[in-house]
Amino acid sequence: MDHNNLPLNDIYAPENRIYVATDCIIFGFDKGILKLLVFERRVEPFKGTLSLIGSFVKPNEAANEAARRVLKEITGLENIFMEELKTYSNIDRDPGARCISIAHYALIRIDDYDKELVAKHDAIWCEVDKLPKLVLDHDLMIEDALNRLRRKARFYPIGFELLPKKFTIPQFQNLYEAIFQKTLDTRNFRKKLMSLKLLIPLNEKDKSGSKKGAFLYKFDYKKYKRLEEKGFNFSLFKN
Amino acid sequence: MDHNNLPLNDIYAPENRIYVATDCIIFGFDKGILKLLVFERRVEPFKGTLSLIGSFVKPNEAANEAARRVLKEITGLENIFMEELKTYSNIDRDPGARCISIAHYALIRIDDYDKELVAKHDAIWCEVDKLPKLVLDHDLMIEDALNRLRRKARFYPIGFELLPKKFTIPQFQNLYEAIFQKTLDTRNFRKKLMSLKLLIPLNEKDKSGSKKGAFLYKFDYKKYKRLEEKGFNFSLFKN
DNA sequence: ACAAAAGTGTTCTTGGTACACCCATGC
DNA sequence: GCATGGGTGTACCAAGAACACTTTTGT
Repeated sequence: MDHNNLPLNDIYAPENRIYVATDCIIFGFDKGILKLLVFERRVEPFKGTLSLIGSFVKPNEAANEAARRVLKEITGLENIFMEELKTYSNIDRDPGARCISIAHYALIRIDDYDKELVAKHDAIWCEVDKLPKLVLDHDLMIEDALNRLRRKARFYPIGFELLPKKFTIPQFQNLYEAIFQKTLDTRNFRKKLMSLKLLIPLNEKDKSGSKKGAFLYKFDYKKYKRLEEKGFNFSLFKN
Repeated sequence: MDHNNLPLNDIYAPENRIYVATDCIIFGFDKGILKLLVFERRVEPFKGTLSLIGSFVKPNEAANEAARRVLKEITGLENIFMEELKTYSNIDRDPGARCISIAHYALIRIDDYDKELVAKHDAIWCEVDKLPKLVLDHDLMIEDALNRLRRKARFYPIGFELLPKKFTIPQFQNLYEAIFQKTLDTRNFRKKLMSLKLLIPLNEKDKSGSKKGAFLYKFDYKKYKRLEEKGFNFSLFKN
C-alpha cells in the first residue's frame, strides 16, 4: 500500500475499517445435473429466502481460511478444491452495513459430504438452472462462478473434483455436457480424453448406469502434476 | 452471507471490521521491455523501499473504484484496462495492522500518462525482470499479476492496451515476445494475427524502428466486441 | 554498397470434426 | 428377444509449425 505517503497514525484510523465476509459457491454433480449448495435463512434479515453460505472473515484467519472453515462447518469436508472467485464490494450491496465479500467457489463430490450436517444448517442442493432469486448480489456471484467453472474446466482437469474417485467415461462426459450445456460426440470425447493418458483404468465396472456396465477409472493426479509443471495443456475441445 | 444464522446485532460487531486496501500492479511497455510502475516510499514505515501503489478502500467507494482512483492520482489516466487480480489476506501480511488488500492490475500506454504526476509521487518505471525485493507481499502480487497477464493476453486481445493506439506488427510481436519470454516466428505470427481480421491498416509508416519503416495499424475494438459476444477465440499461438 | 529491419509462401504434420454400427447385459 | 446405454474406427479438413529469401531505405 502507499496510503499516499502519509505517516502511520493518519492511515490506520479505525473508521477506515470495513466488514469483510466470504461467500461460498459450492458446486456438486448428481445424476447428470449440476447443483449448488444453498441455504435457507431461518432468521431475519431475509428470513425464508435463499442465500449462499458465508461468514465474516475473523481477525485470526485469512479469507480462504474463512471459506474453508465455512465449507467444513456445512459439509464436514476438508481438502476440497476451492478457489477465490472475486471480491464484491459495491457500497450498497449489503443494506445492513458496509460489507465486502470475497467469494470462493468449491467443487465437491456430492456423495462424500455429511448429510446430517447439511440438513442441520438448512442447506439444500438446488439445480443450477432452476435457482430462484437469491439474496443480495448472490445471483451475480453464481453467474460469475459458473463462467469461471466453465473457463477453468476447459483448460484444467477440475471436472474430476465433482465426480466420485472412481468414475466412468460416460459419467465424465455427462458432467462436461452439464457444465457446458451442449452435447459432445462420444467417440471424439473419448479419443481426446484417452489421448491425454491421465486416466488409470480399473478392472471394475459400474453397472448403475446401464446393463452392460461401464469401466471405472481413476484420475492420475500425480502424473498430471508432473505434466502441469512442464506446461501441459489439458483441454478437451476447442469450440 | 450466512453468519451462521445469527440475528443481526450479533453479527455486525465493530471488532469484526478489518482494514481493506487495494494495490495496483501497473504494467507498461517501453522500447521492447515490459515495465512496472512502482513507488519509492518517502516516509516510514518502509522508508526508502519500493512498493506497489495503493490505498485504503474508502467507505464510499468499491474496491475497483479505489483502484481507479489511485491509478488516476498517479498517472492522470482514466478508462484504463484494469481488472481485479486477487485478494491478499494473510493475517500477518501487514505488520502495522490486520489489513487485507484487493490487488488490481492495469495496462497502460506508457507514453500516454502524465509524467509530472508520476514524478511528484516518487513513482518510477522498473523493468519487470530487474525488480528488487518489494515491501510486504508485493513480490507475490507481481508474480501473480504476471501469470495472469500471460494467461489473459493469450486468449484476449489485451496486449493492445499496452501499445500506442497506432502500432506496427513488429511492435506487437515484440510485446508478445516480452510477455511470454520467447521468440516467435515472424511469418506465422503475422499470418495468424492477420487472419483474425481485427487490425485496421493505416496508410502511414513508423520509421522509428527501421530505415524501411513499418506500416501502422489500429485495433478494431468495435469489431472485436461484436465477435466476442458470439464467443470468439482470440489466441495467437498454442504452446 | 551495406547494414538493418520489414515483409512474404509453401510444405508438412497434427489435431479436430463428422459420422454409424456392433456389443453386452438385464429384463 | 429387445431395449438400453457402452464402446469402437476412418476419412476429411483446418490450423499450427518449420523454414529462407527479397525489399526498402538511411548512412
